Amino acid sequence: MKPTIYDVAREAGVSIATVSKVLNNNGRISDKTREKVSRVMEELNYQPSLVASALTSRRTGTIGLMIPDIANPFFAETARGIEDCAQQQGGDLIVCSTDRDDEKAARYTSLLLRKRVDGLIIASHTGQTEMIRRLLADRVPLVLFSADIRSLESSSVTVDDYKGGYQATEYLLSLGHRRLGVISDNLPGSKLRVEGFLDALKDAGLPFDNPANLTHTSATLENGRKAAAAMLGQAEDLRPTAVFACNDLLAIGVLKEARSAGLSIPRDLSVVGFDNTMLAEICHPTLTSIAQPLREMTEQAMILLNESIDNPAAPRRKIMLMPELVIRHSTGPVPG
Amino acid sequence: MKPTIYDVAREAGVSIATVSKVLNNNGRISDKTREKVSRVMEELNYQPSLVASALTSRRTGTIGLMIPDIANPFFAETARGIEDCAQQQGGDLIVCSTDRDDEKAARYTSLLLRKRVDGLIIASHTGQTEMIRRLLADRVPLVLFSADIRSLESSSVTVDDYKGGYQATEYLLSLGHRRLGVISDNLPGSKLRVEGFLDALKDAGLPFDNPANLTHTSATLENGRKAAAAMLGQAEDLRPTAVFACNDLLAIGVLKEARSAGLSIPRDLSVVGFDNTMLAEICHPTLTSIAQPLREMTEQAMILLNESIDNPAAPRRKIMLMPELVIRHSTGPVPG
DNA sequence: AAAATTAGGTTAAGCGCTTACCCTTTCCCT
DNA sequence: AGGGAAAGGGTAAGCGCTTAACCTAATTTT
Repeated sequence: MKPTIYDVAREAGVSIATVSKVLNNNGRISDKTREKVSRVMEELNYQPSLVASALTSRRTGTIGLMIPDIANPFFAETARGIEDCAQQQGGDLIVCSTDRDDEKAARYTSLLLRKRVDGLIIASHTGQTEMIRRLLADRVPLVLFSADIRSLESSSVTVDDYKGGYQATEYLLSLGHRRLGVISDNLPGSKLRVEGFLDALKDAGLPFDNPANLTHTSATLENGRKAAAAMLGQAEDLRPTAVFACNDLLAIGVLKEARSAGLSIPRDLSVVGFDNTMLAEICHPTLTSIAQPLREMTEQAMILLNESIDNPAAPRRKIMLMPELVIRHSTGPVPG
Repeated sequence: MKPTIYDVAREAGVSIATVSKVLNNNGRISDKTREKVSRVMEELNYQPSLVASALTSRRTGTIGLMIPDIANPFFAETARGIEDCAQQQGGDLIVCSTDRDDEKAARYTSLLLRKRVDGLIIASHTGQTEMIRRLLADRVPLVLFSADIRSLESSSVTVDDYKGGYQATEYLLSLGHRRLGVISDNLPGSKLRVEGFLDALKDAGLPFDNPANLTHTSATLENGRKAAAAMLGQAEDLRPTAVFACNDLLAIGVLKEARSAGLSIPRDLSVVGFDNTMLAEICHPTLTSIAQPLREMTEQAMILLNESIDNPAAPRRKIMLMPELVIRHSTGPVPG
């Protein structure tokens, strides 16, 4: 059997309280005793049970991360950021891929609560508003990530999606484009991104009068292709010369479709993505994209989460960071 | 406070043992009592503490996954596979990105052991042979994933790396290529992949006489570019017409470098990757790659791990699955 | 030199479950 | 009708820690 605190205590000739104190480095212990106990711990290769300690201290040191899919690079990068923060404070991370399935999300949430995780980070929640409301009512430490729910008094860390959409569009307009297309996915932030897109056009005095140039779909390469195929299949004077996609995967789908339609990028078509995942560097041409300051976001999320953990009754805060346009090779001046 | 099993018992007018029994659906309980208790649990919104239950039952229901980096698509996809298996059996997953840093790996391992995870899956360990040996000696349930340590009697699930390298090379030879390059990364399996590469050449009666065409580096896009730059910078009659890279990221680096050197792919240069991650579909041209049957591998890993968890003294098993060549658009007949 | 601190521990009561074992009833057989 | 088995549930002892409260001896204070 694994040695327990009792074994250490007996071997060192002290009480378990003393052992506990050297373990947690609190209480008053003489150097002599401390060393003695430490030595015994070494000798026995003692690994204190964090589950026992969690039972008494009410801290598990693990946090739960709910995301749509860890295999999606944006969320993988998010997870990495959170993991690093957690690790820095001696904790760890349980990853839960919900596939944007409410039932699965509910099952995972329940599991995490029963495991008594210290807190939850919920990235790109989708339709679990009611569940999240209940969690908040129960004072569960939690922060929404990358997508807020305005109606809820929840902590959250987001990028200014509206601004991102606006920025992307402004940039395309500055390149001379006048007929723009936009492809939205069904993640919460995208609605705002599209609003930013539309407002940028409006502010430039341009009408958005071709509904075929606005597509709503879910974030896969294939859907990006399909959406692009539909837009690019229009008559020459209708089809967009630039497309803003609400995430990189969709944008890359557009790249692919455009190429197989014989278009050259960025000569014939400009494309802007969103998220600035590693994929933007992988594809060809490399993708101009709106970056979320992911590292900063995960750090802030962890800070907010810690606040709630330390004081579940503390007021929740919302943090919104600025997106940044990263220009690569998928955008250029309007043709002709 | 959260309700405990005592609250439920009191409210239902039974003993905590009875509550525990309906919770775990064992023991003999009349339908009437069971329903009564269940109703009370509902009313109180009772969430049984898995940490308390873990303390007595010695099962946490969580497993630890050690990988170099969750932000790397191959490992993200691996994690997703394992997560699904865990979830299916009602458990979950703690993800640990080690950055291939031995000390970090050691810290994480210790943390996982103290958290009393049920078992470990170690993907692409790097240089922690001694640590793993100790874990095995301690009967820690564990399976090595994607890279085995032959000298250790450990369970493992791998792809036949040698075969994969051989297959990739055979294919390139069949396209008429005679001057081949190979770029290896420093993950454990790659050594075997290179061996397969060299043996395929040997078996075809071709010498591998230009050491400049074998590069050893770590797996990043940039390193792929650099390696390619060096190889392609050679005199026309020396430089390879086809390159086998030991992972997709390196391969894509080659693609990029070749393009900026003015080469057209696959007309002037063929490239084969390894792992068949989603990146192979993202890049352009799409990448021919050796696929690891990831889904099957994660399932097998979970089966082996469960075996060890159920019986830590059970003999460990090694499973090796076959890789598969997935042909896309980065490979073609030898030029000229 | 007596009183008050302080240093260095110990005691013991939980934390919220599981489970072996025991105790009543009730049922069934012969 | 009497005895054994089965059904239904309770008792209590842990699991391996943390921590408030307490105790004793040594040190300081005045």
